Amino acid sequence: MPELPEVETVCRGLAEALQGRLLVRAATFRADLRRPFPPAFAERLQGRRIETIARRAKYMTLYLDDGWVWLIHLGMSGRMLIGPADDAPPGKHDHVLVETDQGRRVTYNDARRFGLMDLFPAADMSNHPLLKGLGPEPLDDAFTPAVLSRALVGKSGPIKTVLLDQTVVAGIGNIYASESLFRARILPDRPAETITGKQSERLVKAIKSVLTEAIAAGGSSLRDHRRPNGELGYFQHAFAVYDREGEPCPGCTCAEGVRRIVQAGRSTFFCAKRQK
DNA sequence: CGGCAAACCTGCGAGC
DNA sequence: TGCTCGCAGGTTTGCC
Repeated sequence: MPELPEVETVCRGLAEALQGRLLVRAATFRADLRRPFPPAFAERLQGRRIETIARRAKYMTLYLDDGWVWLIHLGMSGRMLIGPADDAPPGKHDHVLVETDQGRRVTYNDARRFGLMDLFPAADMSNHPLLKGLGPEPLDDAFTPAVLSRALVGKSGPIKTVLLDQTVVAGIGNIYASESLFRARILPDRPAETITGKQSERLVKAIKSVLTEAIAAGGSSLRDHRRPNGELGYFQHAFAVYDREGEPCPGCTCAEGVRRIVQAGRSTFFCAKRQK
């Protein structure tokens, strides 16, 4: 499901229900997601207080009062849903739940089970195998045109595919890669190493503005994304090209409209006239 | 090392 | 109605 804006939205929703709260109950309903839960996972969550909640790339990091971190990745279809801690049985694809000292329940539901969870000491964060290779946060001031240009040197693959590489910049997925390139007027199949300094500047600006606007809209709700309170995001209404094959592209008079191609097995949407 | 297809898993909509 | 096919917001693995 979720790219950076959706994960950020989920984080903010979770903070409301979980930050500062004691977990009076924790349970799992199967042994694994994309990979097995760490040993004694639920037992180690139960009785802990959640101090703060943060995001790194598409990962959520929940800091516990014993110095450990609960790491969550939503995969393609993961959702976190907040409800009352009643006696309702777990629904289909509900895999994890926690209940707080305020009588609220947070349920992790994930039909495709591409998500994952882990538990590790906060001190080990910078060495965590899933986190240590990640590139810069796109919304950080440290993500600059110079940093992007440097990362593209020697990369002959298409710029769209390179934007999905989490070691280049962390958090962009299939939707926002197409949207950012449209906004920066760069063709998705341009070899990354041919992107000029000027284009790199436009691209960084486009990435930051698209992600910022998407966060403000609560992310994009296509199939699976829900905010933890059940509300939908609405940035999907603002897509210029994503999933709009054949439709006229905004601010453009080309006859063809939005085109779709497949790159590295994933759909890319763009305008052949506006993007160069 | 780079690049790409396949794999992981389920659901849904389109087309017949 | 019901079946099959293709596609889905991510990441890892294995093969050239």
